[in-house]
Amino acid sequence: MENTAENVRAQMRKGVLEYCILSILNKREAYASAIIEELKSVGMIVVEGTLYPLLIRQKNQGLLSYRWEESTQGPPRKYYVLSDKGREQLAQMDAAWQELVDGIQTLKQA
Amino acid sequence: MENTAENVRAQMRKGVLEYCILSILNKREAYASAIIEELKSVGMIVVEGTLYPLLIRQKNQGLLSYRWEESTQGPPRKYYVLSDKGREQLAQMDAAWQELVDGIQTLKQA
DNA sequence: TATAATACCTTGTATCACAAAGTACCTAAA
DNA sequence: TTTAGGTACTTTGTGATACAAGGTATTATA
Repeated sequence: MENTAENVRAQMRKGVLEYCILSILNKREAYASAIIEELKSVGMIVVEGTLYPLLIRQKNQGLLSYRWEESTQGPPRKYYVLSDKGREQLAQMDAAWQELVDGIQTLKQA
Repeated sequence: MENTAENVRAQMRKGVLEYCILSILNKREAYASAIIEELKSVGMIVVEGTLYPLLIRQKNQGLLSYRWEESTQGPPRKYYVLSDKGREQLAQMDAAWQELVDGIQTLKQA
């Protein structure tokens, strides 16, 4: 599982979702349902069965950690937090995303 | 195999490549190797084994047609041409792409 | 003590893209 | 004329992403 700039760009084609998760958690810690709500609010439909495995994957890669927190309205929540490694990954993905956007814009001109 | 605006956006998450192919063929007809070269020129590495099945898929969906053309430098080439249906699909994908770009920008603010 | 709501998790499936290998055509050199 | 090399198109097997659907567990309320 490499992590070159080229690999990041390859990952970008699939897995825009992974980029979105890191971007959300870069602003504030959050639990799964809140993440889904925020994604929906910008037009990205995501379901639980997609998000949970993704969060677990990112946690196993050391990009995230989590802590349990009691809720006043139901069962405890798993709040995810971006790690230093996650912030590095996010920086790489920011660059890759910008390159993709620029690349497509270039394609459409000419 | 539906084709709602929502479905287009879902497709966008994977399959940015499909969007790129239609965008290239919207400018001019082209054969596979030329398409690969143009994609490489904007930083998107694509290999034959990815592109050929994709072109066949799009042709089977009626988005493209092709014609054979003799080459002075080797075997004949399959030149792909965007169909009316392909142009419609491209217009939908243009909108979906813009929404995705806007959505991510919104995510990163706030 | 049921019931509903919230939250987390798992399994099976379809699709995308890649790696690797194969087929076919054309040209030029031996 | 046969061989080698380049160009172009195709197929097969694999890994990863996301979805659909269903399941488990906790909490509050009727």
